[in-house]
Amino acid sequence: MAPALTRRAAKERTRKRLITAARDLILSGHETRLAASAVAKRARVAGATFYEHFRSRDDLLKALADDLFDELREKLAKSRREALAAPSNEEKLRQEFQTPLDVLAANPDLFRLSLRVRHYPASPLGDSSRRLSGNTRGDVVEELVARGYPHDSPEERRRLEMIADVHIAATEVLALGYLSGRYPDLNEVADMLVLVTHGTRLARGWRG
Amino acid sequence: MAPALTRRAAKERTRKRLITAARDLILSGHETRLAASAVAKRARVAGATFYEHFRSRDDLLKALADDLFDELREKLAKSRREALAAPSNEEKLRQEFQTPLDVLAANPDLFRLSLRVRHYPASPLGDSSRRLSGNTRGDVVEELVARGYPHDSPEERRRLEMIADVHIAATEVLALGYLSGRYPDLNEVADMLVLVTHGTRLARGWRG
DNA sequence: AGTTTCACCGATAGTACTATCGGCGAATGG
DNA sequence: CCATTCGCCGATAGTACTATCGGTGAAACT
Repeated sequence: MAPALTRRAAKERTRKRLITAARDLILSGHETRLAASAVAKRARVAGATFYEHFRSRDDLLKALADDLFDELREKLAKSRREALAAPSNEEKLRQEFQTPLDVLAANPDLFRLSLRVRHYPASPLGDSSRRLSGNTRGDVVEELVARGYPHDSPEERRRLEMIADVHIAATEVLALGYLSGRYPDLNEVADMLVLVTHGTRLARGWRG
Repeated sequence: MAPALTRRAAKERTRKRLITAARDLILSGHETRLAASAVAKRARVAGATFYEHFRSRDDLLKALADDLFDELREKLAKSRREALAAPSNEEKLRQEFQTPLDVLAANPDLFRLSLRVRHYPASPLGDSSRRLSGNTRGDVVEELVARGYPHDSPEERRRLEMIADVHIAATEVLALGYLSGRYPDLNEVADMLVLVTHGTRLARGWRG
């Protein structure tokens, strides 16, 4: 008789169960350490089974971190592509803030996790979150270049990074304020972010 | 014969040794958990002695967190008072960014710690760091009010908080970029932050 | 059918840490 | 000078977790 599940499929299924369990635990925000035993328990497998799928706790964390932050980066990138579809330039600028804001607001657990682990030293989660930050900065710099900001000299490129950092930090802090209930209106938040660009774009005139 | 050290003084000295040891460990950035046993070891006292001075690990963390972040807040507040001494209004604005930047740059370990623990859930360090953030926001809002920003309606006060959040987040992210070597010139950073205010101050004209 | 493979499991050795207990000896106080 | 207090300590019970080992039964292979 044919088996209900091939070994390969069953193992894949268990692995997914473990990753999903880990994901749920870490996104809940209560777990700081994410113990292998807790993951196994939640996935309803024995502790030893965990080590059939991952060499160590850190091995799972690495897989999980890539999983989570690649997902967030993909969502943010998609939202930016959508923003480019806006008709006018002014509207495009606004959408370039509005759509990432929507993504962060729609994924509060993931967003909060990325903030929480960003400064973890020597942790797969920290590494992955910092990689996401670096990538995002690069993406925003590209937007600035597309909007006509000068990027020929190293000084100019450094300034673009500064501007991108400011825009991202402002977006994140206001998104967090929205999630915590302090700023109830995302449109107002987007308006504020557009104003920030009215300041930072004055740096286009700098010499040096 | 008179003792070399009274009991009271000796105990106080041991307590300070423990706090200093904890401080060194947590500021080094390598310790995530700050084990009571590690603190005792570094202070060169027995593990049991730790509990003569603190009821639990969290009790020490609480004392330590207040200690550390009160210190940082005091330094930031002092720097802002100095900034107010600048002659012209334009210079004053710049100094209100320059002096906090100097403080963060001069205390990289403390600054990095405050970022690292800011989003820790249910931890004395996290609580204290968030309290520092809230206080700083309030301080910056006061500066904005002093600079003539409207603050009569709840909407206006909410906008002041948004602006303060943006200014603080921008300051922090660029200070971090300075510390990581990405932005080598603190003056350039301060110039960028002044530009940010040229954007955010446009919100003074908002109605609602 | 008989043999091999392997996904899973229970049990457990090993590690790290928290917090407590009983006792020692020096400071304290009559 | 004697009794008491208390700051410190070594030892250790208790807890939580990591990772491994040998065994079991069903799938895979021949």
